[in-house]
Amino acid sequence: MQLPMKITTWNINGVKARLEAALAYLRQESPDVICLQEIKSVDEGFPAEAFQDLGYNVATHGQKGFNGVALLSKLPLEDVTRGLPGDDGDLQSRWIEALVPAGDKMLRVVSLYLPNGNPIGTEKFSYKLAWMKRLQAHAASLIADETPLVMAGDYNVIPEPEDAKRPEAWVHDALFQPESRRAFRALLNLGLTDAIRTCHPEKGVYTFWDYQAGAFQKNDGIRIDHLLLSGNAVDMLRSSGIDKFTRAAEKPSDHVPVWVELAA
DNA sequence: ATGGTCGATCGTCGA
Repeated sequence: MQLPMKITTWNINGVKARLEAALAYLRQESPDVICLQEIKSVDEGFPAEAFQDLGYNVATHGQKGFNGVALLSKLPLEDVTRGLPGDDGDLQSRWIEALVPAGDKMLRVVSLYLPNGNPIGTEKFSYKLAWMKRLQAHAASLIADETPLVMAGDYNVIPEPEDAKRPEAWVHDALFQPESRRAFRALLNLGLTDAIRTCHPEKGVYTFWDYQAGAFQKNDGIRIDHLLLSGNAVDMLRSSGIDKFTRAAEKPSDHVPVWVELAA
């Protein structure tokens, strides 16, 4: 494996609206792998060439208008799988996984976009919980496979009160419901580690700030973008971080990039 | 504060 290897996740909220911002970020930070969410594009509309020109292999799982995930990697992307197993009738594009050969090691990387689930009490919330149940089952099988796993993305879950500037404002939101938080803890209980929590246990660490009401200026944020690592991937964890500076740029996404550095 | 902001798409939904 390259020393170190950087894996980043970023909900870019529209690849067409964010193309220049994404290219600028990749030129500056040069992650080895980047997991994108909310590309809001069909596969044919994804500007793959612009990313290939920066040296990235591209794999997408898009849909028209909403959702959509992608993996970009300077190393090859092998055995690409699209769609979260467990419901053949689920047509929403929220999951892509691949194997990345990194030197003498193999790594499994996932880009996931967990359903938002609002408003609670509707089929959207039950879809979120059902999706998380499927996620738990599939994560267990990936862990059992013993290939080091980095499961990254927009989880749309605020795990704990300290993951919000104003937790009281989220009490009636799907992102902070007890059922959502319990399902997230069930993932950790499989043996997955929240890399940002581990490396940055302090308060005030957020990855999303709403566009409305000057949330970023007030640091009124939440931490909902996570990198969950299997035990054998945690053994390689060197550092992690949140690139908050992108939120202050022109035409920002409401989410910022979150990353881990791994080394053999 | 009874709005407020974005993106995809072109009236309105999703976040």
